[in-house]
Amino acid sequence: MTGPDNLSQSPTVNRDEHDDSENGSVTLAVSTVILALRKKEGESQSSLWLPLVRRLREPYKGQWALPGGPLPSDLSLEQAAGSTLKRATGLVPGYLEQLYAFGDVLRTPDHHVKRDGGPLTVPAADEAPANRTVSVVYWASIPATEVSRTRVHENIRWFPLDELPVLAFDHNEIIEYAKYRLQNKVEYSRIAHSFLGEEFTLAQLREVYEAILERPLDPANFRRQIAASKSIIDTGRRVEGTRHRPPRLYRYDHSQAFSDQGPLGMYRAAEHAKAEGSKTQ
Amino acid sequence: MTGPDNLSQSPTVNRDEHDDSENGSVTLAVSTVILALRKKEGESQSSLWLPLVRRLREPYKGQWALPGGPLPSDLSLEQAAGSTLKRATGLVPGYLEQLYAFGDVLRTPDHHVKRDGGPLTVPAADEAPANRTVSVVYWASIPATEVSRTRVHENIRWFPLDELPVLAFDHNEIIEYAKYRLQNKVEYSRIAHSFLGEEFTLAQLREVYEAILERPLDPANFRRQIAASKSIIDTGRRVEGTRHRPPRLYRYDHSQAFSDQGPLGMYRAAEHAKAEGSKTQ
DNA sequence: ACAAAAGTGTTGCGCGTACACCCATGT
DNA sequence: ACATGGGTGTACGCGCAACACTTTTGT
Repeated sequence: MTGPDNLSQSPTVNRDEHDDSENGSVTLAVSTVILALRKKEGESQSSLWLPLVRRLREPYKGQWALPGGPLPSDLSLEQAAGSTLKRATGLVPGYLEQLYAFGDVLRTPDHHVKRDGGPLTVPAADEAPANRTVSVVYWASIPATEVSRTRVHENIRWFPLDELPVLAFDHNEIIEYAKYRLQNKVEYSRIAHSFLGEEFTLAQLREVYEAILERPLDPANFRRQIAASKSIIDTGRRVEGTRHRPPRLYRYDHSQAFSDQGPLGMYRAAEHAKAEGSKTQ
Repeated sequence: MTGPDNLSQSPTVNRDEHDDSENGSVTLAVSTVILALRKKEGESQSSLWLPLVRRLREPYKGQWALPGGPLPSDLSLEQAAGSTLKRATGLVPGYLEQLYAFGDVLRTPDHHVKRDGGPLTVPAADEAPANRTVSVVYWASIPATEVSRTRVHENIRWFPLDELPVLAFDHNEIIEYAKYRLQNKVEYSRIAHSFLGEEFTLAQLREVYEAILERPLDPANFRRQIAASKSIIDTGRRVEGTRHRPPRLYRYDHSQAFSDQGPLGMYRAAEHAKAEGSKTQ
């Protein structure tokens, strides 16, 4: 299948990641899917919402898109995502993680306009796009306590995840993937806490799970699962003023490890331990 | 925490991913962690190996590094990873998936030289690196049937994953993360098959799992687990010439869905179904 | 007293693990 | 016949889902 003539290409073997040659017109951008829990008008159950930014330029002028921008050369990818987040919402995230790097040639606006519904095809070499963009996309969660403080801006609006308009670029698919990843992650990790404030009741935590997984959970079994994971600590205090038995208040146990946060997990875990004064591993 | 003066920065809100301004000297590269099963000299058990490329330039001249190079402007990230793979090994991968986008400012060679073992620190604004590189890293598996046909090249060498030298850049950490991701994935997905050829025995498949997970598995239970997953089909034929009961030959059932392959999973699944003539969903 | 949600107890099922045991082949 | 790995049967334990039941508050 691969003949010996491959050896004739061997000069390219040693082109490495710090070689600038042939690095055409590729732009590197960072966008963020910012997720938070909110209630829709008149509903009692929370659901996932996210802020979008209206585009003021072509292409896709006037349509909504994920907040983002080109990578500043003095920031890491994650720092850039965090700065985007701050610009778009003014809020502090509870969690931030890389989602995926999108780099299909077809993402460029030209091709999007051209193919209008037709099948996906690999572009011929001679029609290489002039304006190629690779986006590294992050996703973030916003604690419910922060959400109310969202800054208001004419060109920024929050949408329910299940009532999105048609967005610019491939942003609908990206958000769909973010939701998929979050649904997976919530089952084996402990991100759910990052959608809440410092203290919360079990019912509130369960509501986070239910909003993300889009199905009701048994309160009794949920309680035991969370207890078994040892991820929360009883503060001893309770919420009063409800018209039923007052629920306990818990807080997240930061001393417990978090599981996969990408390759930098260990560094961050170490920083956490330092900040908390308790060390793991 | 974030005052109202944030609004004064609002002009930046609408900088989007197709805005070229302020996109300094950031280079975009694609590298690939290429994994295959091999036996070490004199051992009967297989283990994970990968090919590395010797650097012919500074920085890290003479040291080993992941195969890769700058992203050609006419290729998608995945295509670039595949082309790297072909250049480095001449072989066809069984599986290819995005691992992570590495974009820390500290990855640049200058900073690596500077910090020699010291604590990680964020660089001051005035010492922004001149040569910033973001790497999108993929990982690939090579079927055992292909491995023997590896092309020989002076500056390419295969190493056992657990006997790596000190590599260029942060490539040791990247490979460690690839291994971690593979170990996770092998438990809930069906990638293991991609390390084998079209037909294989259960013992061979089990050997893949054992090499990846680095622990022995019970043959009896392994058989039932795989059978329950319905991922393989009995070809009816057997391997003869062994000095014991002849094992059945199986092949992978491509008609079954694969689970998470990143956001493009659905597209690829659709292509697969088309190629196989059987459709799911 | 009653509603409503907090919180506990109990049971059954499925799955992974451990391990005893039989099967088929080459030497 | 016997060694060797292929392949089957069985039993235990844990974790999860279902759901009945008790507790504690406000009205």
